[in-house]
Amino acid sequence: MNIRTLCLGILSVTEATGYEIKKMVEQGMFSHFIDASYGSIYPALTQMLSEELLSVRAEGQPGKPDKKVYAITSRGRQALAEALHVSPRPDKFKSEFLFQMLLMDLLSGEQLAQIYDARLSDLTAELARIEACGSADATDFGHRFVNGYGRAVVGAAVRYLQERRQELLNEAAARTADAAE
Amino acid sequence: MNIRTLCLGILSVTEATGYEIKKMVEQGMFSHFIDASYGSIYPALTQMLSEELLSVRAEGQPGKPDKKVYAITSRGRQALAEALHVSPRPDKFKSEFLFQMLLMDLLSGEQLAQIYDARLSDLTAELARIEACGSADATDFGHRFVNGYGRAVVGAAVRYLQERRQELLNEAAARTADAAE
DNA sequence: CTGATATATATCAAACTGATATAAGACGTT
DNA sequence: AACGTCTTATATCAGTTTGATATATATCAG
Repeated sequence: MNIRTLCLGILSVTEATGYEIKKMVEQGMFSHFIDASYGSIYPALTQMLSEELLSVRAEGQPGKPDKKVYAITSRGRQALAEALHVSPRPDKFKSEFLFQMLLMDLLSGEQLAQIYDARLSDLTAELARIEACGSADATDFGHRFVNGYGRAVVGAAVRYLQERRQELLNEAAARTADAAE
Repeated sequence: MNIRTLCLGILSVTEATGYEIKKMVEQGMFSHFIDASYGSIYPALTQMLSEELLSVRAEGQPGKPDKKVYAITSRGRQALAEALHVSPRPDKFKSEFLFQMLLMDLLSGEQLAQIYDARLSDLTAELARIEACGSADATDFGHRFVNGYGRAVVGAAVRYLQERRQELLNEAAARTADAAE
């Protein structure tokens, strides 16, 4: 699945500008499992417009430059359906945090604690965001399902980090003491 | 964190060829939270060799082409320590599966079931691999920590998918029935 | 003895990121 | 009222990374 399909998918739910799509994938609903930059969104929209998978409505705002609101066309819906036929690629999880944890021997105790707590606070914030956007509108089944998945997985990560915090910091302290001997 | 740091980190644990590094990030220990392709690994190794962060030992195998076994140098260890000073970037999770679940209205019941079960079986297999590699050597604390994280998170995902399977397929069937009316 | 799979290095077009440029309104603050 | 910063909005681009492919040898199953 590429950025094109991603944009089609979002625009199948609601019309939006490139800027709004970017906001959705970095703050909204989609932010927890989708990524896309301006550098990929804008070219994709322009391209799909020329292929008539999308239409634009230039919303003129006095003084400001025009806002280009994109909407999916029937040909776009067809293309989306086709793209959704193919099996999704396996999920991808990238964690520099876990990599550093694996190499924790190379970190000082303070560094370790700082990194750990930063990650824990990030995850807690993410869980809160997921829970907030879940209670807001629980109408759509797909929405509820994805929201529940997020709660389950991120919740498990938060709990794990909370439970292990003391043990980890003790271990790091013990290691420092060993090194001092 | 870039591919260079990743290679340094792996080589700080054990010397390896580019091919072996690739295997580790796609099958071994690191596979669950790291990604790297040949197209990034080989150039990184060559580059770091020229900067003397690494050394090579050409292991001549009669008949076969030489095997280039890379090892980290003391300058490499320094560079790694510096790279590990900076805070890790936030974890990234990409899921085409969840995206499709969000748009499940556009999928047929069979497609949905097929995608769902494929994902569930992938996740189950991943959990099994994590559990297998955890019991093997539980010496290093960092290793145990990361392994436990994997169990917690992937385990939560597997349980969620298993619990919701029937409900989801019922919902899809109900939706199809509605459409038929 | 044929096809599939594994070891091993390498390259490259295409895709994508992350940063930056541009421009205008809003909003706070000193 | 001037200043900085933030938000909205579009756009570009160097640099990184992916995913696929080429090359060559060895091994193993049927």
